[in-house]
Amino acid sequence: MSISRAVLVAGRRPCSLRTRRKRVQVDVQALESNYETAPHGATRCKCRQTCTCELRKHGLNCHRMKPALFSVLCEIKEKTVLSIRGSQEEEPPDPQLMRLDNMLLAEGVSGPEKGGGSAAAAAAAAGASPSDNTIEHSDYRAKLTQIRQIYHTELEKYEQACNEFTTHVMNLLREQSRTRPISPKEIERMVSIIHRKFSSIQMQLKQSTCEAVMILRSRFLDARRKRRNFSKQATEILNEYFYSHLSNPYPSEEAKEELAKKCCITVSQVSNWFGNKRIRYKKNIGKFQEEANLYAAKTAVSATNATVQHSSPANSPATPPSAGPPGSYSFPNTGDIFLMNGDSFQNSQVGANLQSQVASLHPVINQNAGYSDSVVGRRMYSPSGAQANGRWLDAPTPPSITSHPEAPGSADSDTSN
DNA sequence: AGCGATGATTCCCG
DNA sequence: CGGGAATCATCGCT
Repeated sequence: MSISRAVLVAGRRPCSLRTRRKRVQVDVQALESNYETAPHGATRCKCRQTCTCELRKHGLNCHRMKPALFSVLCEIKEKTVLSIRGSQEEEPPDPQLMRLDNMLLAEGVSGPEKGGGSAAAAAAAAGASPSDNTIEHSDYRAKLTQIRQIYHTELEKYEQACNEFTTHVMNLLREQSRTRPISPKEIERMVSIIHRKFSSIQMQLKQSTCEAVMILRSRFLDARRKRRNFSKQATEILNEYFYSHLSNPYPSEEAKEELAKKCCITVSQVSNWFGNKRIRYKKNIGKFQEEANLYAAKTAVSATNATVQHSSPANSPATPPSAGPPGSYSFPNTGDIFLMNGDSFQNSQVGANLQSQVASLHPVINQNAGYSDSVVGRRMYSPSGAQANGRWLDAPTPPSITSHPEAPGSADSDTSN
């Protein structure tokens, strides 16, 4: 991390225009009072303190409001004050009201019944698979319908009250006109005052409806709240890719898609995983040593196996990477071949002589490491290609490594650079 | 309950 | 726009 960044973390500077624009894209509001500013500047739910806040009581979990929402809310509040102040003079189309109307329309609260379209859109936004939360979606729809009903009932009430009050005032003025002259302009002014008052009430109704929808969404669609660890097999696949590309653990879009497909997760989850993995590996290489050794051995064994198969004329020609045995797995863009999961690995014929294979690989792996154990703890496998990259893992790279070119038959099968 | 691991989110930078 | 870093919330084990 650069010095400037360190300084920025300590005292964050105002966000960039791009960030602000990004924030404003999220055209929703949330309950301001439920949030506070976290030490790092992000907005977070106050109920994290106890998790027994009002929301919990209503069956809602601790929801996090995105800073974007906070920013929008502030913006709206500011404009509301301005518009109320300015409303005495003229009546421009209120952007705040338009915004609320748009959101209510988009959410299917106002306007024609959408029949769950909103829920589907919300599901798409959350990137959720349709199968795993159908029940929750019906629940979501039911609650949205409830909000919709309340909104319409209240809106009707306000309109009725507005009309009644206007009629009442008109009658009063008419009565007064017997005793004093009342100009049509004065009547008009009174009516417009009443309408303004009621429209501000309406605005409040719309605002609270938006808030309710917002909370509902966070309740059902907050992915973080419903975090699940990836399956063992998925982690295995990701780790195999990571350690076999340790010199440059930056999968291409195609590789990410391939991994996502194999792991039954989304591409962004793959990106998250690699982002987290790179940072955590870099932070504590020693801790990941054992894991690295394991996957290095696996990769090397599979590579050896592939080589053996290639050298055998009976097997090699009719076995393209994508149509290989269930245990093998390849990426067309990298040419790497490695095992899919531990089970098939251990149960395969290769697994039978694993011990001896791994033992025989140790010198290769050590050679691949390029530098002694004393550099970073007791390492058996290390990022040989990291230095070639110049960015990845540049900090722990010892200067001596430059004199050790990558060994042939390296466990690191990365061929991308 | 405590705690480490882990997936997700947010910020900023290049 | 992708990545690094910090942080958060939840999981899963003890």
